[in-house]
Amino acid sequence: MKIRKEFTCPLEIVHDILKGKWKTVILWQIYIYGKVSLSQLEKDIKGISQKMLLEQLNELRKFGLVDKHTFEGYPLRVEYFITADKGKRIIEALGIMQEVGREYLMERAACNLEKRELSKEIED
Amino acid sequence: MKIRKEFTCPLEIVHDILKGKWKTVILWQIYIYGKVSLSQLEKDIKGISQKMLLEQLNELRKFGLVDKHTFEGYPLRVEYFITADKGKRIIEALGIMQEVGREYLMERAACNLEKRELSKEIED
DNA sequence: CGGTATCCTTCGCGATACTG
DNA sequence: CAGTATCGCGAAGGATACCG
Repeated sequence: MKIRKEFTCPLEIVHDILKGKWKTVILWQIYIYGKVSLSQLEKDIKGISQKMLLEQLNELRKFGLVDKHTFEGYPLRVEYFITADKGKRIIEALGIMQEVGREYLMERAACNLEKRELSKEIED
Repeated sequence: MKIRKEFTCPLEIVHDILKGKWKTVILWQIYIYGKVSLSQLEKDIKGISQKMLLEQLNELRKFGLVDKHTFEGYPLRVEYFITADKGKRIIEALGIMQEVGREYLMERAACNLEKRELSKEIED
């Protein structure tokens, strides 16, 4: 994961942390559950591999956006959760993105022309 | 620019649009100015090339987050601006990221230990 | 000043196999 | 169930040159 060393505004630090393909979805799914196991996240997040999931979770923990509880004994059990301070703030931003994303989908559903255009954009 | 076709939640659409290295900074800088020329953005955004700037601006326009006015005659002049609908919504989310980024920097400044740790993270 | 085209490198991430 | 290691490809993005 690469974070630029020279930046124009502080938001770039946060963006460099979140810019990968999976971190935002992972954060959002953990937020929805409150507390959630690794295997549950793997089931819910379409297309993710266990390796990517774990890798991204560790980076999110490193930056203090996510933490986990590990329970002793077998079967093994962990619970991932959003941190109260940094994590929750980011969730606010993701909430807005979620809403804007919803609107995109509504427009696609409402208008086939736009749907075709978005498809074209996705192809590009 | 690749946008995944299967997604878990709508926020992923927005994230796939913004995930590149430059779009969030570009949006924020345009927002700060209100209206701004290409050359001004190129001056302000540290490390960006004209090619990348233009490429990203065009994608942002395609998705309706940014638009531009082109003025006739010489010298050539354009003004880029955030769209009133979709663009402004995204700016809200970026505003939160900007604040969280600020806090990161404050903590770094306040505590050398954390500063060293963030540097280590940046190296990774 | 604003914009396009080409070439080349790097690193994100997917596939796969293995461990406690 | 939870977690680690390796390897290869393709897309993102940097450098550079050129046009209206």
